[in-house]
Amino acid sequence: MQTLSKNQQIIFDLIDKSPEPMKAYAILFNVQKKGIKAPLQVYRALDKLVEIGKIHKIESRNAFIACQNSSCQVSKATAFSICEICEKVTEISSASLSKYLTNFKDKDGMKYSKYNLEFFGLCKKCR
Amino acid sequence: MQTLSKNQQIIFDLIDKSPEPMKAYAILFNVQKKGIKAPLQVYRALDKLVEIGKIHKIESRNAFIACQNSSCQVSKATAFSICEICEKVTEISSASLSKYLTNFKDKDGMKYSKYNLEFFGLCKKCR
DNA sequence: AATTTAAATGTTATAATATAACACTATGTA
DNA sequence: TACATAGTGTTATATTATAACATTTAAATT
Ligand SMILES: [Zn+2]
Ligand SMILES: [Zn+2]
Ligand SMILES: [Zn+2]
Ligand SMILES: [Zn+2]
Repeated sequence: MQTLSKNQQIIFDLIDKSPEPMKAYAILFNVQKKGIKAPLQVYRALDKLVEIGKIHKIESRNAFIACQNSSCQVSKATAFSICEICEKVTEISSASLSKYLTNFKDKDGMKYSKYNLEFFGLCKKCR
Repeated sequence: MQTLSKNQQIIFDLIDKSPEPMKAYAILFNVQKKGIKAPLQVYRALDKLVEIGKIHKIESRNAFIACQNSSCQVSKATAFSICEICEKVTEISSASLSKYLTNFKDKDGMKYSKYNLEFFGLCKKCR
């Protein structure tokens, strides 16, 4: 449990209470009243928060979401479900999935140190 | 087997013969001598090529790679290995992996219509 | 406590990635 | 031919992300 710096805490709190993934410039807009004025201040905090696993980047959306999986200390194995209509994103926490992927070896016997998986479909509400 | 338009064919050929994923503006630079002058011309061709599964986007790299998997007509189930040192990208073609992921259901019983998986590690050469 | 080191901050400028809007052209099909 | 659909060309602009540099804060080491 790492203690966050001022900017990191402000930005984490915002993302954490957002019901949906947030984009960097939406974050910037929201924290300007707290004195964070420049994109770089946002991106630096985001980089650190991703590094320590407090948030994850949804690559297909260029957006950031708080880790919903308390056991996910380091972001080396991430999986998300994304609704293609309402854009709701949920972090998937499935022991069997993570076991399967963590142990996955390709034809060369290459073992990977990290993965990111994004599933797309329609959420309950949108079906 | 869809026939490609002029711009689509030019851009596909370039990506297909590239040993590594290509970024949109690198593509633009390379096809300017063939009369494709604007980013939008590139992005439109890329969109179509992705849609029909001739190429895939490597989301974590904002780069495009030709489909290396002849059976992958429609890009609904993609998996890649990415070397974090040399940035070599390989499309993974594993029947068991695709079976596992295609049948994966989350806790809500939600079934997905599409997924993208990116593995990170070190390739043979870089270890 | 003083020194040193690493991490974080503030700021300006700019690079890289991607789309909007509109006019026009080619192609297929009824 | 008339109509619909897909593709093109062009200019402008939006969005996402990093470079470079000066300064400050926090943490570790002596
Ligand atoms: Zn997580
Ligand atoms: Zn939905
Ligand atoms: Zn493929
Ligand atoms: Zn490598």
